[in-house]
Order: sequence, then structure tokens, then C-alpha cells
Amino acid sequence: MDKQTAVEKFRELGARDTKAHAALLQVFEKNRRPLTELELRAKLAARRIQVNKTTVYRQLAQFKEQGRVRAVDFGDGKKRFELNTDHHHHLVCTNCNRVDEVQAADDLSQMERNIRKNKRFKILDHSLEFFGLCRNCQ
Amino acid sequence: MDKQTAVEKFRELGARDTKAHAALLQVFEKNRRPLTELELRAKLAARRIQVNKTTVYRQLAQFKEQGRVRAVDFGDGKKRFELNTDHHHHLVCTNCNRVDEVQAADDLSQMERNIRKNKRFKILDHSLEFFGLCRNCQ
DNA sequence: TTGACAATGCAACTCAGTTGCGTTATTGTA
DNA sequence: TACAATAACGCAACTGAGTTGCATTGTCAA
Repeated sequence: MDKQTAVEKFRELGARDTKAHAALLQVFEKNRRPLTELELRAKLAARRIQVNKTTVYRQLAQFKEQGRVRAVDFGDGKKRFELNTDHHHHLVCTNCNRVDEVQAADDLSQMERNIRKNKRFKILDHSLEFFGLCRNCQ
Repeated sequence: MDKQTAVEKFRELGARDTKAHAALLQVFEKNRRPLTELELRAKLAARRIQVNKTTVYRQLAQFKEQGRVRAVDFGDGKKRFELNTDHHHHLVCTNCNRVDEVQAADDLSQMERNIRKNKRFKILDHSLEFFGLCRNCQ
């Protein structure tokens, strides 16, 4: 998608180019891992950009709707968001909280075919996260 | 594990046999799917057993510590708990919220071996949930 | 420049889950 | 059976993530 098309789409949606909007996308570009609202605002604050948490949540909802961003859940009661690029899974170190990622191979496709066939369940999405110890914490 | 051993362990831990304790385990036995605190208390209430939510959470923490129960996360901000029996994954219908399960085949073992080898990440646990439409909702 | 309306900030709120503390109940022992 | 130790309990108050209502500000196209 070239810039022209991006701007067109942007306008179509009635979205406007604001400071918080642009800054948030930059933070996501620079930190390619799932971030909480608190982490996002800390990153913004480091750039001397003060944004209210309500604003952050509303931008995130918009990004999600537009498919730019994806929600990730590590099961600790906090929503995390990351750029919706290639499909991958996470390796979460339960000791130092470091998050790495693994590209999604087609390991799951056979499982998904079986589910479709045996359970007649139509899969639209899935979440797969691994928890354990990173190389430094073992 | 026979009853004798179970009781011994129970005593070792200093745990006591209370109404809430026994009733909760019965609810888990009868409803073999992930349940929220609210659902658990509703099931208990149906049996004319009034239990405070604090008590439920404390029992759940104890069950988890003992390995009797496992926490499951569907990404909706609520913790769910189910009996920690065989390892399986969930099929969550995003329309009617019905939850089915699939036995964990060894589909993931190759992925886990690759992660161990390539990332030197030691996997201790993982969570895999599928979201989509059950046969009735398609 | 201006009018429409999207974006923002703020305060108040909801809801899941937790904590402190005084009370009650279970258990092993006397 | 009585008693002391202490686990379990209920209640109220709290925390923290996320949401909502509303008045204000900022952006954009005409």
C-alpha cells in the first residue's frame, strides 16, 4: 500500500492526523512487541508527549478496527497490543518478562484441519503463547 | 492416588475439609470446562451454598497451588479455572460463547523442539485457544 | 475563515480481583 | 468432651485496568 492509498483510506474513515495518533504508531514501529497501555504511555512520555489513557485506549480501538494493530493476551489481566504484521507467536520469559517471538510455521494447520473436520468448528483466530525461561534465565 | 494418600496430603498441607472446599470441587467435576468466579458462585448458589467471592478466589489459589486446577485465559479480562486433568485446548465460539475442547495432539512438539533448539528457550507451559464459530453458529 | 465533527482530557464510573482484619469452624491433642 | 491452635470465612475497603459521559480543543474540507 503506497502513501497515497494510505492517506485516502485514512480520510475515508474520517480519521484525522493528530499528535497522539502519529506518535503511537511510531512507538509501535520502534518497539515490535506487545505493549500495555502503561508501557505505551511511558514510551510517549519519554518523547515528551503527554497523552491521557482514555485517548490511548481510543486510538488502540481505532487501530484494531483498521487492522493495524492486534491484541495479545499473556494471561496476566492486561491487554497488550502490537503491530499487526506477520503472524507469529510469543515466547514469554516468566522470570525476566522478556518477550521474544517465533514465526508461525504451518504446524497448526493440520490441527486446524482436524478441528474443522471432526468438530465442525470454523476457526477464525487463535492465540498461542509459550511460557518458560529465556536463555539468560535458565 | 488412592483416598488414603489424598487425605494424607491434604493434612500435610494443613488444609481443612470445609463446605466450600468440597462443593467447589464437585462443581468442577460436574462442569468440565473453564469457569469464572461468577459462574462458580452461581453453580454453588443453585445448590443453596452461599460463598463469598473472596473465599472462592482463595480456594482457587489453593487448588492451583496443589495442581488440582488450572487457569485458562480467553482474553476477555476474566480468569477461568478448570480441573487440571488431561492436557487439551479450547474451541471458543465467539457468537454463543460455547466452549468445546480438543485433546492436545503432539502437533506442537515439533514446534517446541525447534524453539528449544533455535531460541534456546525452555518451555514450561503454553496456552493455545481457538476462536471461531461452533457448528450451530456458522 | 468557518462549520462540522473527530480527537482529547478529565472525572466518574464499572468490574475483576486483592487485602486487612475480626470472627467462625475444623482439627489434633489433652 | 473440652480446649487451644490456626485454617477458613465474610465483610468492607481497596487496587488497577479499562470504559463512559460530557464539555472542550483541534483538524480538515469547503
